Amino acid sequence: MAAVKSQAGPGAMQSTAGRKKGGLVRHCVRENADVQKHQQNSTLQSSLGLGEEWTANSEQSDTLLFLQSSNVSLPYRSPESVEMDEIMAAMVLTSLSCSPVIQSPTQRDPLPHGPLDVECGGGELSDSGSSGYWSWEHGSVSPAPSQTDSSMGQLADEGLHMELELGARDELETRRCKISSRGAYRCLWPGCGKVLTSRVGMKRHIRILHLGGPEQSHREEDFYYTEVSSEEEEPTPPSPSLSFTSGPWSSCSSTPSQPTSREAPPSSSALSQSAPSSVWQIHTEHLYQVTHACAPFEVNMSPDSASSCDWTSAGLQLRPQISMSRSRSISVGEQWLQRNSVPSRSHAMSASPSRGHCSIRKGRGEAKKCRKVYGVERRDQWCTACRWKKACQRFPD
DNA sequence: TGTGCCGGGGA
DNA sequence: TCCCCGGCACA
Repeated sequence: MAAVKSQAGPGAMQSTAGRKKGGLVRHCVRENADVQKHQQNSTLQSSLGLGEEWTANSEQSDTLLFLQSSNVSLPYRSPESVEMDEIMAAMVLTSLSCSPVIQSPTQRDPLPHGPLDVECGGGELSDSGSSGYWSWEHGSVSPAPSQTDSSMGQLADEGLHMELELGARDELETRRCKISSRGAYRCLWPGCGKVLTSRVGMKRHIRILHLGGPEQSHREEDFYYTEVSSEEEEPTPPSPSLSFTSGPWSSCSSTPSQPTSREAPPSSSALSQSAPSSVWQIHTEHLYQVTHACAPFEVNMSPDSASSCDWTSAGLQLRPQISMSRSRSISVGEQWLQRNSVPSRSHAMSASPSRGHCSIRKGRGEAKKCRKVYGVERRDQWCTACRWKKACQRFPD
């Protein structure tokens, strides 16, 4: 914590970058070494070692002193080689621009051997490995720039997450290192979108530019960047952070969408989207109302007609209306239809109540009756039934 | 509107 | 029971 503050001072940008770069390598290596140590020895000792290192780092403001102090914390490394490496790293990186983007592998090539047989876990710092620490491209960059990162990120990490399992963290860091070796990091800060090739650089960028300065590191920056790699979309350790980062932004971006569906249903689009169901509902309601309110429509209202929108009745015109007034309007319309289209029948029904209950008048046959055959003038020639206005017996159907 | 026919009513 | 007719349904 304190180390982060002291290192990230206003004038310590470049040196900090250098430290980070160099440190990232060593971080991974050392950390893996620590893992092995944990496996071999006790975890307690390792933790104590880290704590000592951080304490020392926190008290150092000079890069060299920092590196030296860092060396102290690496009992398993050859102090000379480590010192040389870090000094060189500090020099190279100090000479470089602040922007990690500029850091091209060619600049690290001068030290490119040791493709790191010393994988993150392999690690014990062989001499060749010391030069390999700076190999950025070589696959096992995992041991790469994390020395300082360890002193910074790890400081914060350990400071905040002492209780985290070391193994899990190692895995995460390893994956980060691997990713950082190939991909880029894009700042997710609203309106920024800056892309850096270094995770450390990105973190620093976020911390300084967005989080209000180095004082607010606390690994918050992890939440504000994401890897942009050509090959992977590997869910980085910050998968939670990614989800979190995507949260605010996605919430911002999705704000128009979700509310659109949630808050703006009355909009035309929402209405149109919901039109089918509404139409169906209207149909259903209309059918229900027709079924219950108007018998004449019931005959015509088949589901097919409803689905095909073959609405010829006044009810169709009432569809767009609101449901509350809809039923009422439909009933009114159908009442109107009843009044206008079925008056005679209703009148007939009411006029002859006695006949309605049992008489099923058969359809009029095609056969001519006495009336037609003989005509009204010759009524005397009709059959008795015809004369009596009964069913014709002479020309029955 | 014309026709067929049912049902009611009167003689 | 016969006859007549009002009235409705249907084309």
